[in-house]
Amino acid sequence: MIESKNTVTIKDVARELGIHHVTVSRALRNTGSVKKETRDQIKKKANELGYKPNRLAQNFRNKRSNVLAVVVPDLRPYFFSKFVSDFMEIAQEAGYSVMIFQSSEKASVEKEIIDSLIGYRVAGVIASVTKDTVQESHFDVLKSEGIPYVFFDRAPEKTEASQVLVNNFQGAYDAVNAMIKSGKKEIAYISTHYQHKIFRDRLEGYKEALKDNGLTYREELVVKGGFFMKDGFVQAERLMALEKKPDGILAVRDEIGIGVIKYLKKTDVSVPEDVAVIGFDNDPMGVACEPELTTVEQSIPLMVESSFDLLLGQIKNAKLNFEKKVIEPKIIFRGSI
Amino acid sequence: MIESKNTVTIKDVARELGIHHVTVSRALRNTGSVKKETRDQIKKKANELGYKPNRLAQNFRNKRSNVLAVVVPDLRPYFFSKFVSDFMEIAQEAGYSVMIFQSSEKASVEKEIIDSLIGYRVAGVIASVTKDTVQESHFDVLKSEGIPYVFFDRAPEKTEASQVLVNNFQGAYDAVNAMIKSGKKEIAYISTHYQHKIFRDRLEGYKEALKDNGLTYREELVVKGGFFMKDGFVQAERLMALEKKPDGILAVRDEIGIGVIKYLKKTDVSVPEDVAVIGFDNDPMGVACEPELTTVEQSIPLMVESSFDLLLGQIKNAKLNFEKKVIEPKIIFRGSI
DNA sequence: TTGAAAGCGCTAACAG
DNA sequence: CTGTTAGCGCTTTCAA
Repeated sequence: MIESKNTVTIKDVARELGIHHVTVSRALRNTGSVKKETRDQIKKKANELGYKPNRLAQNFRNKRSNVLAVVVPDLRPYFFSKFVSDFMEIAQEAGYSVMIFQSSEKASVEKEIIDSLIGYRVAGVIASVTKDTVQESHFDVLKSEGIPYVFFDRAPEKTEASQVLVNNFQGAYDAVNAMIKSGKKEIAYISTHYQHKIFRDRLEGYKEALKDNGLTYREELVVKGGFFMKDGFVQAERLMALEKKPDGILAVRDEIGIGVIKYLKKTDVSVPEDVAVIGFDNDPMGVACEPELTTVEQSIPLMVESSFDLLLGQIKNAKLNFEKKVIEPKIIFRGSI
Repeated sequence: MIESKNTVTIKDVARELGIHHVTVSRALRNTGSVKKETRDQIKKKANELGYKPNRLAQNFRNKRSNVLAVVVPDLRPYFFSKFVSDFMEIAQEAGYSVMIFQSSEKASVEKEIIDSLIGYRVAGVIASVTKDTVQESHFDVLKSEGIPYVFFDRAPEKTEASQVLVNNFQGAYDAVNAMIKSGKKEIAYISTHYQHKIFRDRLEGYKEALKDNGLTYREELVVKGGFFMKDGFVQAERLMALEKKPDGILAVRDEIGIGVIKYLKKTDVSVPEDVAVIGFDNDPMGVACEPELTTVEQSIPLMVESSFDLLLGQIKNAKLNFEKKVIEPKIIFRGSI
């Protein structure tokens, strides 16, 4: 094991100045009362010696670290990498460090992560759960340790924790509605095989929009499977093989939507004239394809801000109260409808 | 501040069993000698009481945490989010936690991050530096604290630290060569405005390939600016306004390359017949566009593995020795050439 | 305003 | 194999 070398502690600073280390501690943290003169002197000397507070000792002593943990199913999809990136930025500004964990969509891994968080006495947790996290039970340990947590985007079905969600029902409803208004009558829906509520909500929105427009729901137009572009490709193939083909397709992810467009173009179906396509997420990838993909956007900056505020409120107020914030999605019209 | 509630410590476990807490410590860590019977008893009881080791105390006592820090300029580009995601996975498996930091391409932020890392006594650091980090000096504090670090993809120009780099010269060389072999004669090069060596190396590779094929280097074919799709779009516009237009374009990032393709298609220039395009990074976005973008891939799994191995070697061996690993890139041929 | 004392939870070193 | 002692660097509490 490597040993630290030049480690300067408050005692070193104190010794140099011929004062007590407690005074140094006070001065450096701007707490208690220290004569201005002494304080300045201490800060100068600390700087001079290259003193860096030992966070390990501080956190240990304070029984709590200044680390915020972010738990996501997967860091690679645009939605999560953008969320984490933005979240980190404001957390860093507020003086927190951020630890990131990936559950890889496995509830068991998620549980392990949460358990390990206890050990780190993190200040708070922001989580988006795995596709099949229904129970909140493995988050209970956090509650019993008094560690606040907030869910974003994907929350357990039954939870009393604070959460920042998107109105997925509305997003799908609006998207389908937009296609119908532009003259489409046979709208299909492509989902992932994931069971999470956000996808079920979108399905409900889809159904409701059909109903409100006097269109009948046809089961064969609802397909699911996969998460990526290639999956959109195969699902589109399936849909276009139907006797009564769709003239509009709503995909629960932009990547899937892009796969759909790729299939349609390959088979000389024109988008959006013959078939309109809408996705979810406002992934920049959507503007790479041709035509550019119309998408349901869930404002990430807004989600980041809301979840950070909720979390910080709980950390500061020391109460783990329930608060639910719903973000309204917005359709970004591009070329595919 | 919220206070922890049910915190179970080794002393609690010891008290319950009527033994000394040091024995509990030994048993739980499988060190020293403890009678098997006692050990089993301890583990059972610890589990029963829901004991979770206080990492804060452990790390403090050990003067070192089991946290690996990853510092990247920006988490959003595919290259970095994929690297971090993969890195995290193998680090977690090896029992390390990962803290991620973004320098936002600012050397000053990078310096702050490094300084704060000292406080956390992280076990090691993996970094890809900002576009204008030339000096390694702000990493010196790590060295003096005995914290090993490894650079990946982007390293300071002069460094004695271990690093995992891509042979960018070769990547550009091969890409240009491929275009020439397919009959192109006026190859342009679009770079970012970033000054980092990796981009200069690519430029050198570009020039060398021209030379080796007996083509003359024309300064007007080398343009730079921006980092994103829209930048590729405007640079392409600039290039196609030249008297003597290019018939092949190498972009230093896939996103830029996609912007180029979008411009060309918009102006009815066919790709790859009239103009071939190649990018860098193997960003999945490249398959969203039409035609799909040919790209220079730098194997991320290989880079992750190499840098993790280098870092772990240093952590384990307690020597901060210099080692440089170069990853050879590979061209992935798709439709744009 | 400053100092002295005590202890957070854990582990290394030594003793038994 | 198990217990005792001591201390990591810091901060809170109490006393001067």
